[in-house]
Amino acid sequence: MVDRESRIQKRNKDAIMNAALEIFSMYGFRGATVDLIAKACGLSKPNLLYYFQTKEEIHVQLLSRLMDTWLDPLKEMDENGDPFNEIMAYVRRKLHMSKTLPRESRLFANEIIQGAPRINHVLQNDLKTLVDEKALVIQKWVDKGLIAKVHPYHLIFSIWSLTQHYADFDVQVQAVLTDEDPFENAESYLETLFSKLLAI
Amino acid sequence: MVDRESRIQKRNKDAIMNAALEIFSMYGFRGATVDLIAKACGLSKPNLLYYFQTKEEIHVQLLSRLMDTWLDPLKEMDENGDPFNEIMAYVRRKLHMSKTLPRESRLFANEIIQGAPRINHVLQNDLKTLVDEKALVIQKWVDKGLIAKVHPYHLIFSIWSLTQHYADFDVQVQAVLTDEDPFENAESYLETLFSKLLAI
DNA sequence: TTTATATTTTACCAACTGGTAAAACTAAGG
DNA sequence: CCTTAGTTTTACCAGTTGGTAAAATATAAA
Repeated sequence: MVDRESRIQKRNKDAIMNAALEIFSMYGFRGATVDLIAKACGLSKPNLLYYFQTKEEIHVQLLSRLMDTWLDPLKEMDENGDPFNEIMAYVRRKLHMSKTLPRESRLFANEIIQGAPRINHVLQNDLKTLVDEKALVIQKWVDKGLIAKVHPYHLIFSIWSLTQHYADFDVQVQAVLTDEDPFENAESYLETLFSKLLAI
Repeated sequence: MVDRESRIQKRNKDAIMNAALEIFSMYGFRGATVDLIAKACGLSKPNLLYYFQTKEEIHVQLLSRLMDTWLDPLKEMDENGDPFNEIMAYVRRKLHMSKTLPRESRLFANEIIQGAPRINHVLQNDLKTLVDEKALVIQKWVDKGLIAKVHPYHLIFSIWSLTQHYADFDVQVQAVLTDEDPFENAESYLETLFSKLLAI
């Protein structure tokens, strides 16, 4: 055996990460307890702490894994593609993430709302760098007259808020839309919205 | 003295509510502690519990006071006004609330993200009733051809998400927009967005 | 099978949690 | 000034918290 982790280690670490995602996304860092996470994955608390030495270590690992997933959709936006298609494809990717990864969305939202004490540096470095870069791309598109004049940063904010809302505020959306599936109409609503916003 | 509360009671209850808003909006219900709230308003824990008997009672009072403030801007939307002006005025009121009451916005967001365990009934009754009513108004405007065809519920969701984002995700917005004031450009961005979306 | 290593359990701890009892203090009216 | 009601402090409690030590058990290589 090389220095890779064993089957047991992999199984348990995965189970812990999954349970931690469940609990942290539901209660936030301070509201989550190691015991709750342990119970959610069927381990005893000391057994869990054999794999991760502190509660904070679990949270940090979860968030740092998430950040890649979180930034990827924007990274894919291609300067050389068709501007409207690129932006709309980004919107769809983000909306799809809200639908398929709502816990991840809420984990992130919890962290940000509570002041991002554990990922502020990621926001100020990785995130800001990426957003600056893509805002520049959007600005170029605007300057070339390929899309309507919009504030690139606020365009990005609006994509984040409009898509993540369906995951983060799901309870509220469900309370209002008692029968219909939110995501189906959300997609066509957002398509209309961004078409009109970006049309020349 | 009648059965009204004394000066001391008023002063302390106000201070507690204010501190509780600060702490609950930062950490969520489970993450907040009575001791933190007590310290934030300069009282001892037992002294605080002389005014509010439980932690939950403070939270419930905070939220129930907030719900009125929260639903008011939508209530004001007038069926007989000019459709675009009415909607845009609602957007501005919501954006103004994000600017002036960010802690309230985050308190609400925390509660919703964590599954709204303490205000689910408000969402399903008061909120749903109000939204249904206003969605009908919007639908009438659409039917009369006064604004473009839009899904009334998703229009309302988009107003919520676009405006509350600036309060709830403030840390992220600030990390990206290091110098400019978010709210100034947000207002004109949202004005453009909704003008184009609703134009016939 | 033996042995070393990895994993799990048991028993525990100090700090913190929400909350209480009762004593001590303060303010205001008569 | 005295009384009474309102307010604050002190001392406390049982349950929970994150985390540890060490014994017990399972696994796998030799």
